[in-house]
Amino acid sequence: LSIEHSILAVISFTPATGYDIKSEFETKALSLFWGMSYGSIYPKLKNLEENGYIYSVSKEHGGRQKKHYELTKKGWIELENWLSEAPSYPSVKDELFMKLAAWHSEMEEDLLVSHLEKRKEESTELLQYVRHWQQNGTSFISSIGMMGIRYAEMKLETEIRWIDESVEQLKNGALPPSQDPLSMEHELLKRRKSKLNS
Amino acid sequence: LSIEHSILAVISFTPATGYDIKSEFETKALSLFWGMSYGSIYPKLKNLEENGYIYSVSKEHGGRQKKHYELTKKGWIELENWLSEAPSYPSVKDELFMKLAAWHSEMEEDLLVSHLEKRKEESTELLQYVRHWQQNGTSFISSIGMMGIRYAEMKLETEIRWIDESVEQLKNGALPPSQDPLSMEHELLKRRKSKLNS
DNA sequence: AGTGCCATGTAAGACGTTACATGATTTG
DNA sequence: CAAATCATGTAACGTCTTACATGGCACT
Repeated sequence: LSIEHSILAVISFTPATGYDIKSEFETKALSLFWGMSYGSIYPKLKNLEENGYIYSVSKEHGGRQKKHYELTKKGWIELENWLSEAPSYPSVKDELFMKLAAWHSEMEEDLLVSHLEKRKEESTELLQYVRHWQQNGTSFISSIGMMGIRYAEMKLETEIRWIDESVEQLKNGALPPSQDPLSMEHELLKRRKSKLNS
Repeated sequence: LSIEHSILAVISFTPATGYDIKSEFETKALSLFWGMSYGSIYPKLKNLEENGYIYSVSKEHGGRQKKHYELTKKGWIELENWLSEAPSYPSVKDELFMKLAAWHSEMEEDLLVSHLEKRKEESTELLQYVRHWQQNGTSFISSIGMMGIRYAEMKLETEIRWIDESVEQLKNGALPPSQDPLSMEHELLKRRKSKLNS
């Protein structure tokens, strides 16, 4: 039910159309913590309206129709109940770390370095964006929201620091020690070799 | 296709049953970066076998059947191709930050503090777990894998630090300044009030 | 003898994305 | 007047989770 609540949250800032909501999750602050596509948004809006959480005000803007949605009393109450509930712990799904875990010594280390450097570039860009728009003077960010931005900033800084450390270790061959009491890496390489040579 | 690749990765460590794979994603290192349920695993295993990436060796263990899966040559090649590709940027979905973004001044700040403190507890527990099992002497973690663990550790430490800072700010009423050039929070509270009083 | 873990699998359904279809308005 | 953007929506598809169904083994 969380997607619905995120929609209610966006509408609470100001009445919005489906298009507005999408762009909020695409280019604005919220893109850092959530994503959403039209295929989700429009059906959910319909549904939320049918259940009385929101209502639509069609505005004729030129000859074209626009549906601005706004929260009903029921919608406000639902939103605030949701805000009051303890948030569930986020599940992270990051391919980079799956790949790190599965890496083995017959793989080219340079390749891994390039993965890390690409990630660094992406995170650096995001970090600049976060910093910029934290003080662009136009976006609405509440005091509490600013705390969230600050967290995004710290997280990105940490990631970049970690990448720098890791790349250096890789380049110097100064990797951290492995933990491998059963010599699994050795076995892995043996199994691999026997399959690849067949 | 990423889930399939994660399964191949787990099997690469050592031949495993569906049950083993599940537990790897539930209680082991990988739980930090990925999740998976039986409803995904068994059908995927069947599929991967049909497509020649893995094969099964049924072992009679007592009277009970067990299917250990192992990578084929095709499977090893597919796994290593996947490792060679640049990982996609992770999409984070964190309810806590959606809630932070949607918080407003008529909501109880104490409630928010309790959300933050709960998050801190959960992350502290995870951190202890990560540290413990980084040196438990039994789990297999390669040198490169250790780098991933180190990242998880740093991320959790950062989060905890951020929570401490934020809770202090909330308790001292020393919140960061908001950015609200259009007085949206004022409008929001007005719209809210008019709905709640109706 | 009972609890809990090991072990395999299926079915129904929620959930979400991609791609498609359509058309008006604004901007260069 | 072309291209980009604003704007709404659907259909098909893939993905994943929950709940169910089943049963052996190990330990206490």
